[in-house]
Amino acid sequence: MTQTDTLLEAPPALVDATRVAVSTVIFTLGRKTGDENAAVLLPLVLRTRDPHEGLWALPGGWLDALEGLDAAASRTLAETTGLAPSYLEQLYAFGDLGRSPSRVVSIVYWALLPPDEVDAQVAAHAAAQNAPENVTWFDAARLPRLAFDHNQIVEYALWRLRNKVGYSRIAHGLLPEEFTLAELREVYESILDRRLDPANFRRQVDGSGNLVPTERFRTGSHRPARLYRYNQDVELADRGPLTPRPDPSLKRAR
Amino acid sequence: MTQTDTLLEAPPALVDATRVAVSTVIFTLGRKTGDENAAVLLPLVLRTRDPHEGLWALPGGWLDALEGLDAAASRTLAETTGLAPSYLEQLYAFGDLGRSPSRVVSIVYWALLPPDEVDAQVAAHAAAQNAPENVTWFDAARLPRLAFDHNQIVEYALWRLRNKVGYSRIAHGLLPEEFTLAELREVYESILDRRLDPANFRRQVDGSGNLVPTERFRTGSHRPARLYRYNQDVELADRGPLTPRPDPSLKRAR
DNA sequence: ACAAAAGTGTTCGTCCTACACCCATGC
DNA sequence: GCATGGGTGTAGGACGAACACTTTTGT
Repeated sequence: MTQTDTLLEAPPALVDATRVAVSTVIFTLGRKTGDENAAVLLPLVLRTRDPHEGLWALPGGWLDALEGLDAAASRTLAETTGLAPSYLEQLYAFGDLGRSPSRVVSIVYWALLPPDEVDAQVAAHAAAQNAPENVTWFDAARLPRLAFDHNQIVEYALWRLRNKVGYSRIAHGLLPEEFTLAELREVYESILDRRLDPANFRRQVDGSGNLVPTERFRTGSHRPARLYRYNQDVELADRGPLTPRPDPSLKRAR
Repeated sequence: MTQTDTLLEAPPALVDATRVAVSTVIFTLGRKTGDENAAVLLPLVLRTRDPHEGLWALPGGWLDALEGLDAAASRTLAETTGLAPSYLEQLYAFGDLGRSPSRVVSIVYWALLPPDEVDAQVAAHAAAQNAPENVTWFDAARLPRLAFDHNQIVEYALWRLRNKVGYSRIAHGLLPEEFTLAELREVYESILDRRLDPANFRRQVDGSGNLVPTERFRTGSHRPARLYRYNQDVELADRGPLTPRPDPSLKRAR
């Protein structure tokens, strides 16, 4: 308790200077250079202030006194990147002492957004002349050194994403309303970073009752592929007793 | 934003009065009345102050400015209950607006402690005349109305426990160093609340290479059962990139 | 001897995997 | 026609569920 005694002489504002921040790791899928395989991408914000100025950091901000944690994640994500995710879930609370010059507890969320929604939202902001500044998309597997402990945070978010894709339906959070099985499979392959047998993949996903076949087909260079849509009755992920109350800021209520 | 306007007239200290608390749901196994089946138990602390005075609440306290979150969980758990868990993991950060009269963000942990350690630690405090006050053990399935949103928190912790017991080895966090397969099975049966086939259970657990058979046997009313110990090489649970650095306050480093 | 728990063996169905094969389209 | 991805069929292995059966102790 000696450390506490020392600090008790400081003004109360300093003793209580533990601030709460909210950040979000938001993933999408895309192709960086050329037509190779799709990769997991995430947006980062260039820091323009003192702690770690010039480094890239996760989008986020301070928790407002009058908003819940989920709302704070949505708000700060929108303010810094202009994005509204299709799926949002709390990841972890980081509060080690050395992670920031001042004492900051960060409630970190992770989120998903399908590539077509990314394009649409970015285009909307560009048209409205309020495009966010200093935001760049990075390949999640090839990140530079980030501010604070954000490298570790992204690693953990990727681990959760890879785990959760195996036992839930969150892959649909990275797809548009209608999609082919090949597109769905590509989501899995990008996240898990390995090839999947198309035949077995087909049986697995449409045998589990989450997919509703449509009568429309995606025509392309070869035999047209049937378009599927997501069964709205089932949740993207089972969160147990933590049933997320519907958040109007989420773009698509599936 | 009318609420904001009202509050903006208050002194800044009140606006910024978001405090960070740490609480822990710590489970053990035991028999409440008679020799029925073992049940999941957890200790609660009787509130003696204004918010929800007279109700039972999770052990916890305020985050100190000079400690990490894990350390705060260990400290507040020890201060309120005198317990040092065998397994400790962050559960979730709760920060809704209505959950407390003042604005509180609670970082909640969940923990395990084997019954023999509970007895030993309680006995040690009784002998040292520093037994914690107002602590009572409850059957997790039959809780009264708790303070704040702690009922929901316990439900979520139980859900995590039940999930995690299926794909990790955390059941060992509720067992002493050496145990029989029947005792291990009882842990699973208590948590999952259903009977398991002894024959199949045996094959599953000792086929997975986590158990080391000893040459000692537990003698009892019938044929002696071989004692096993836990293979120290494998972690209790895979936490991915969040490898918990060894916490000296954890009682047993397995 | 008998009851009861410890421990083994066997069968059956389900699911995953690998891979052969047919189908439909653009060129 | 032929290349290519869409889509179906099928055999083999792994694994869990169910349950009969043997072993070993206390009473």
